[in-house]
Amino acid sequence: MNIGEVADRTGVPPKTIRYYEDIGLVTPMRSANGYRHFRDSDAHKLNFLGRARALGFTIEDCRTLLALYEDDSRESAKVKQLAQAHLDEIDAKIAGLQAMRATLAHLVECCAGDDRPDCPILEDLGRN
Amino acid sequence: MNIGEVADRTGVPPKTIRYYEDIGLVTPMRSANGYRHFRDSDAHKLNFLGRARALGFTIEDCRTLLALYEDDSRESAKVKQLAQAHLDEIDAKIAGLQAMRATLAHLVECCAGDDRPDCPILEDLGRN
DNA sequence: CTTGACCTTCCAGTCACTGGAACCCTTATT
DNA sequence: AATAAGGGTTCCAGTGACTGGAAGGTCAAG
Repeated sequence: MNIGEVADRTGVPPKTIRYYEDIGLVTPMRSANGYRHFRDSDAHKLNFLGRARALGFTIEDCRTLLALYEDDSRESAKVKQLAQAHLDEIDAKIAGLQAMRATLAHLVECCAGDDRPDCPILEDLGRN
Repeated sequence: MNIGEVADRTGVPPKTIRYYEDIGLVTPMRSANGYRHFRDSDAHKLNFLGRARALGFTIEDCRTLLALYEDDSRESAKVKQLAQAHLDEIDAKIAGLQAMRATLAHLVECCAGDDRPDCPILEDLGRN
């Protein structure tokens, strides 16, 4: 199939697919007219990549995961380790955002939000 | 004061301060030797910027906030609106990360993580 | 007079795409 | 046969907010 169809099937946009080819994540064949020709296995890979990216894995993680996926003699421990590390990162990110959220939510609550200039948000930001 | 001292005082790294000058967020004076010379008001601005960035505001938001901060006749409603919009974005980001986290945590739990190749994580990613 | 700690500018790289220009291929319709 | 629409191709540039590094100028201390 052509790039448009595989994009529709996998949900990965054509631009992104071309980019993935550039960086060696997929290597579709070429038709006589120069169009990329995707086999089912390519579409499957792209689907895998789309899902891994949706879980927030970096491209390099995806590369590793894909290699493990295609390695029949892999140890699941390696996959788990990668996923656990990523999970820890997500947790750290969530914690950071929740701290931000708490501070900001408090400030927003304190601000009258009317036509007067007094504003605890700006006061806090300007505090030394 | 010089860039190093203001960096120490505000916690904003020298590189970042130069970048902020590039994009017009601060405009320090120059000493005879070409060194940037920061007044207290510059340090105060950088402090403000550092705090706003730490709350996750974009640079453009920071520009707006700084303008409001220095406008004595501002309406606090504008500040509150900006902050509320940002808060909503943070909430959306947290929700997205928590969804990721839930899926990933489940997969990690299901994976034995031993020397065998069977791996529910990869199975899920490879699922159509 | 030299060492080391500052400071300067400028260029390139990060991450994972995304937009756009300029052009080619295929199919259907006039 | 010409044309228009809707694919596809390549290549270049831009995103956000820095960050690293090279090559070089300045200053105070020993």
